[in-house]
Amino acid sequence: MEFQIPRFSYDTELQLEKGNSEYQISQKMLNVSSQIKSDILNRLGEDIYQYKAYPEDAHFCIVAEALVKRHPCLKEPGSFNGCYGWKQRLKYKMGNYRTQLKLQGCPELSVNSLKSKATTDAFPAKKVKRPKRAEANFYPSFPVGETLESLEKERLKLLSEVGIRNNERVIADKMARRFAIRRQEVVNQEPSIKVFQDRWPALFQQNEINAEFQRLMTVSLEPKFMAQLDVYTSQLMRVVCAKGGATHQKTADIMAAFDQNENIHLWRECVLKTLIVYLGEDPDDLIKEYLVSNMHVGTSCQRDTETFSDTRFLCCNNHNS
DNA sequence: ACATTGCGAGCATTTACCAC
DNA sequence: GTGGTAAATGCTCGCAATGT
Repeated sequence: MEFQIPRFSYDTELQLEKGNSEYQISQKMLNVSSQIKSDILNRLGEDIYQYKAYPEDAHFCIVAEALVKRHPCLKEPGSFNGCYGWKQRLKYKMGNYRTQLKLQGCPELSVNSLKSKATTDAFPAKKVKRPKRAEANFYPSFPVGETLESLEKERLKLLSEVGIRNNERVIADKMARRFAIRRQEVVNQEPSIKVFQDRWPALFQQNEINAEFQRLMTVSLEPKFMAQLDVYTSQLMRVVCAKGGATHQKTADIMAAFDQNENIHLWRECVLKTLIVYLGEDPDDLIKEYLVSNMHVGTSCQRDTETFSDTRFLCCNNHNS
């Protein structure tokens, strides 16, 4: 992975260009004025923030390495990799930049200020709220013109929309508009699924689970999951089959039931079930299986035209996460 | 405006211990 | 010896305050 170094201000670029050509001739490092340093750190800090508010050490390394690669005159001959100093500066810069943004009311940062934390959690490194892996829209701001009160009012209205027939479109629109308040609720209060289900029943419909995942991760949940499952099927089966004892017998039974079938849905179900058995869990706890006679019409992977089962993932109601 | 420090949380790794 | 778990340890992290 390589970080794209942005263009700096005109005068910085001029000096860097000059420094680079001198470096090529004499390997001489550019004497970096505080103005240039400031410009470089500012631009890089902003660009890093586009990816992450809380980058890891390795991320700073990647950026620092890209910087000295792009501008060799910034190389630090004293350090083991030529850019350790830049990595440290970027770390400081990012910390100070977060403070700055927080003071300007950036929600995803002010949520971690000591004042915003509960008194029992008022320590800098305690319960820092930051995106989990691949969460792109972890703590969005409210839509322009909306407040906590207005969105809460809308949430209550949404409750009455859920029971109405053929109302998916309306619900989808409203759920999308209330994404920010829902996220803040999840992050701030960490509610149990039961509580959250009571407050946001529409979210637990299949299409809304997919939509929410798309909003949060910018990835299509089901297609992506199924595609990856297909990619790893043979490897997974090898691992599962290698296990002995009672698990072997159970997984062999599941395999036998589907062995003759070419329906891709059944295959996927089979793989997931054997995997769950392999991990020592009960497949019935996660997967509900049912026969449907008229589903997936027109999907490319349908092979069996009579009856086929589909595997649906259901959120367990009584688990906290 | 950048750099440093202090503090305690929390994660990962190592070590110690126990039951089988 | 193996597998599992608990305790100990070392290290990194982030905010806030402070230094330069």
